Amino acid sequence: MDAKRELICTQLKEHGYKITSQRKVVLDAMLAHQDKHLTVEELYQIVKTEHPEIGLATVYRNIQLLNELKIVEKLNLDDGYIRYELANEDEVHRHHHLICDQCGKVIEVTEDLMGSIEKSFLESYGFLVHDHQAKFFGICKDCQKNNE
Amino acid sequence: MDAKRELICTQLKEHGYKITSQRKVVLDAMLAHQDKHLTVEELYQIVKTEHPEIGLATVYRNIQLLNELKIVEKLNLDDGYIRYELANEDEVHRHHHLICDQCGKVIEVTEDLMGSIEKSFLESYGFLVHDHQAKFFGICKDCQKNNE
DNA sequence: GTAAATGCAAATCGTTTGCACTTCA
DNA sequence: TGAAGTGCAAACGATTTGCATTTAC
Repeated sequence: MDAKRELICTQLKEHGYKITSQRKVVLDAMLAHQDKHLTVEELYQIVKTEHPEIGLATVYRNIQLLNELKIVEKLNLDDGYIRYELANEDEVHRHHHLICDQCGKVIEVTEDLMGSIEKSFLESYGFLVHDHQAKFFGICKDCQKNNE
Repeated sequence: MDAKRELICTQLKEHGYKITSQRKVVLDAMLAHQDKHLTVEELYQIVKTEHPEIGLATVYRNIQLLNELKIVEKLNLDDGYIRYELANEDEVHRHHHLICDQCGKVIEVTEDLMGSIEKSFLESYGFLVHDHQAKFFGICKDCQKNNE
């Protein structure tokens, strides 16, 4: 986790960006909530506890910067908010999300199961896939149980 | 196409909605642009040629109604607009989109290739998938050619 | 006749931007 | 020191809403 932090700071410096205290706090909040899909407002609330004078615009600017450098990824759950989550450098492609229609829970799927599909797109359409984003809607295990 | 129109009107009536001229014009515009992914603003421009006094709010209200009845589907290309396209009643699941990073072209993929993936989610996570949405980013055939 | 739908304008709300001030390098 | 970054408030822009009027059934 700390190594990751250092790595990202190096990455920022290499691109000519300064390491400000605000930038560090935003990054730390993302590192501390790896499993979450934070809206900017949520991120702002978290960050404010550590750095109360930070402005919302700064949070926006920094999360967008981290997104441009592919350190975080955008996620759209169609609820009117853009969400962000820490990118996993082990993954070439971003992972999938299983979204429960009943309780709204979001389950991460880290395996990339799209390989054969993407290969077929190259064959059928000549389209070379670089990345994908997939959401699966349905009912999670717990809700199935609760429904009997 | 006309049969489809009648079918949808019946569907609306069954749910207790009135068939207003504005509603018909919005529906007709969607039927006439089955292959497109229209923003509400685009839809408004189309609809105004036929029905100049229509209000933007009415277009919003009607496209949302059609979406609730699963007659049209939302599509998010992450460009700040919500887009809509006519649902295909033959498909259980919505189709996929191949989005070219270079020219922005959007290719429809109507085959559902996710069956085995969704089955594996049930096995691994106990998650029962009802629907999915997938976007694949990459380079289309034409752009590959142009790049040599 | 009456509940639903419309049109318009105002409100909402997530996000962006301009600018004077501050800070990292 | 000076360019990059910040904070604030104002601006923006897509979408929603309140309300008086109109319309489908």
